[in-house]
Amino acid sequence: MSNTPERELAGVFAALGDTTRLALVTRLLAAGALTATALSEGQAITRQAIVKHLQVLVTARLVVHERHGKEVLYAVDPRRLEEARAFLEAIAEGWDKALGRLKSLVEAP
Amino acid sequence: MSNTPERELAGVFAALGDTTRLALVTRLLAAGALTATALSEGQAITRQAIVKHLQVLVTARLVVHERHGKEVLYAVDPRRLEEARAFLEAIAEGWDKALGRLKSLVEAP
DNA sequence: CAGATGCGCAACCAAATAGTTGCACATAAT
DNA sequence: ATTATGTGCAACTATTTGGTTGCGCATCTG
Repeated sequence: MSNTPERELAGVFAALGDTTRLALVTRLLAAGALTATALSEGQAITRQAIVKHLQVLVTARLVVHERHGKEVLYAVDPRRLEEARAFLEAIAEGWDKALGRLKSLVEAP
Repeated sequence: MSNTPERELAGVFAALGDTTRLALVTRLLAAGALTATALSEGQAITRQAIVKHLQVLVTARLVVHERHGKEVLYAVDPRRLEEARAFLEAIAEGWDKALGRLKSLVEAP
């Protein structure tokens, strides 16, 4: 229950489980490396809030940050995303059975 | 930013973003429909805690519950899982580009 | 050098989460 | 009818989370 892979995986999902963070990840994937200030530009929330979200993503190792002169650039590390995808892929084999059970919930064991 | 699909997707990820809930989902996928009492048996936390987690999963529509006599059975609805998988699959096309940018973060724009 | 720009830290706040305990109610089983 | 089992509801607590504001420090740019 304290198995590290499970815990880490849950961490990745938790990091993705917020609309702001999900948007940040997709934006960073599309546009490449950006600074927190650039990411907060034209956004409803503060730069500080964005920074906090980015820190959450960094802690989950979904995002990498690197200082470059005056600025700090954030970029997505796709390997964690791949892990999440692989997990869903792995448990996908039980899905058809689960779908069958959905309808036959009526016939109790 | 209030786009419902994004919000719903984040809800699915958030529901998976907890070790207890992730374990519940995998257990339910493997074993089929189970009651909250059965799920809490031999577990460290209370049945009530399990019920709360199941309610979170139900709210995210990852799990379906149906009363059957005295018991209430919970089962995974794999369609939400499939949506999450499809999302990761969809943004996966940007991953190789992102991987390239990881190393070349040194050369700032 | 002086000013503008970007970042980091800290205090603070409201709301949500994860968990507990206690008890009442409904449905089976004897 | 009585007991046992499974569920539901409520109150309460501690921690986390998402967000704010304010300010100081570092780093470019004119």
